[in-house]
Amino acid sequence: MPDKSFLGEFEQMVLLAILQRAPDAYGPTISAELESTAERTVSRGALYSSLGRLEKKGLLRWELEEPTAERGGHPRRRFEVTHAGVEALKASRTALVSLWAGLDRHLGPETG
Amino acid sequence: MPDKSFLGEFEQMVLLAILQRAPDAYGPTISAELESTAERTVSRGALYSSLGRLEKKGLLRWELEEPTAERGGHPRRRFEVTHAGVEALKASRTALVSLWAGLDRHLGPETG
DNA sequence: ACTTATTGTCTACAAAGCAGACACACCTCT
DNA sequence: AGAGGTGTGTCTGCTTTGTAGACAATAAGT
Repeated sequence: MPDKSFLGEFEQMVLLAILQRAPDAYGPTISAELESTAERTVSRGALYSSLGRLEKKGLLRWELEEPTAERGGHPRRRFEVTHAGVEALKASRTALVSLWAGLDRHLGPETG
Repeated sequence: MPDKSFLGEFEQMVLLAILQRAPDAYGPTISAELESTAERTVSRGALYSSLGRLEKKGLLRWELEEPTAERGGHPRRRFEVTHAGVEALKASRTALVSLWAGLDRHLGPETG
């Protein structure tokens, strides 16, 4: 097996946040998920550029919602992780879990 | 808590590989660990530049070994993760574990 | 001596991460 | 109906990470 390019650290979290919020994954909710769950500040620039790259790689897709016009009035983009995205996520997790194995002495139990 | 800068994806794996191989963590063994456990190809350039950055951030330290002169004849650098490095690793793991929570339906059980 | 093996350094570039300014449509207020 | 406010998303430009591959130095084997 040659090597499939790995997900960046932030890319991985973005994909995970989409899965967590599905089917309500829009820019702002993804951002909120990251800030609450991962305790990480996210600027719009950082988020959307990552989202763009992920789409280009086929790991996510999105569709424009009806112009519900209820919040800003703007149609929102609903994001969704593709099958390839889920596979990439699995590969990353597998690698990390293997590397963590046996290190509880240093890292403590899972809940950190 | 403001936000501490996160570890890059590769940086995290390098640190973990050092912990796994300790106290025999030298360039080549770290590389081997990454290739076998994470199934990831590593070039020397990639590895050493990451190692250098990690040192600059205080997440690892190293010492030159006695010129044992047995393998290339060159003294080797033995790497060690610092306390700050371990803390960074814990923070990354905690964030990821929280984000994975409840997604078994998509990602399958831990062993991938 | 010349070749090969082992470890590490250097240079130069590509990809990912990031902040903040900008745009725009709708809403509310007056 | 014009002014200001709010909730999306876009764009530009820069910094940090990730990557490959050529190069250097030293010792061993021939």
